[in-house]
Amino acid sequence: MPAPFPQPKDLREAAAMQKSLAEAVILRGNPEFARYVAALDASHPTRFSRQKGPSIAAAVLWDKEKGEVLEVATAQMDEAPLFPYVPGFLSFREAPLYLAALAQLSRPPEVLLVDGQGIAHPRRLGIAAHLGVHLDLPAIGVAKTLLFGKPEAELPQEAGSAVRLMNGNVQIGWVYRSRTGVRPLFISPGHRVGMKESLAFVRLFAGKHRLPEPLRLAHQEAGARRRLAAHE
DNA sequence: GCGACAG
DNA sequence: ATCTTGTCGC
Repeated sequence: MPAPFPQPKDLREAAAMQKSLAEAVILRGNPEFARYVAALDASHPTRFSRQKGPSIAAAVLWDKEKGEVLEVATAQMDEAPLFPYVPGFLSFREAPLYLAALAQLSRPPEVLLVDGQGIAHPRRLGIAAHLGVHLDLPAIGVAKTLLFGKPEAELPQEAGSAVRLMNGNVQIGWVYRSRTGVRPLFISPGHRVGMKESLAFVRLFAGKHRLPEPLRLAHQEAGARRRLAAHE
């Protein structure tokens, strides 16, 4: 059976766990030739809506050679017992859902694309880094907004452009314009992937939409499944 | 004390 | 994260 995902009793312990696990992160490696990619995203009910249903995670298994979806798995949990959403501690809330979704896949992925930060995090352990270390898998964080760090320069408008995301004089990720005229994505290595390689990998998915296609599908699937579950 | 704050 | 249709623009 899969290894349990340790839960902290409070934020102090959570931060200590993050600092410890961050030391295990490996910032080198290139998943360029990996074939099986799993994209992870989650959808939650909120107090601002009447949707009192469960939280849902979706794992999209993507065949990078064929450029198509192989499989879509989902997992659900009641939102109430989940760790609360606190910026900087997202993994304690969503990783258990992701692990449950990944367990549904008929084959293990070779690399993870996670909706959230890799090491671009106050304690260098965003959800992609946390999951990568936990599963000992290459992982890359793809976030839609900034959590931590400062862009080194203004990001050009052209599709494909990128500038370094810095913590002082240390690079922690990239600000990346996947398409012209869209808001940037914040890319950072999670585990067993180099800094340059993390950006190169995400660039392989450049296309019609702001998000890499596997992540876009995971986002759609999680949202659709949650609204269905809430409807019954 | 003041802002910032993944999903 | 969620609530949400049409509408403007490439």
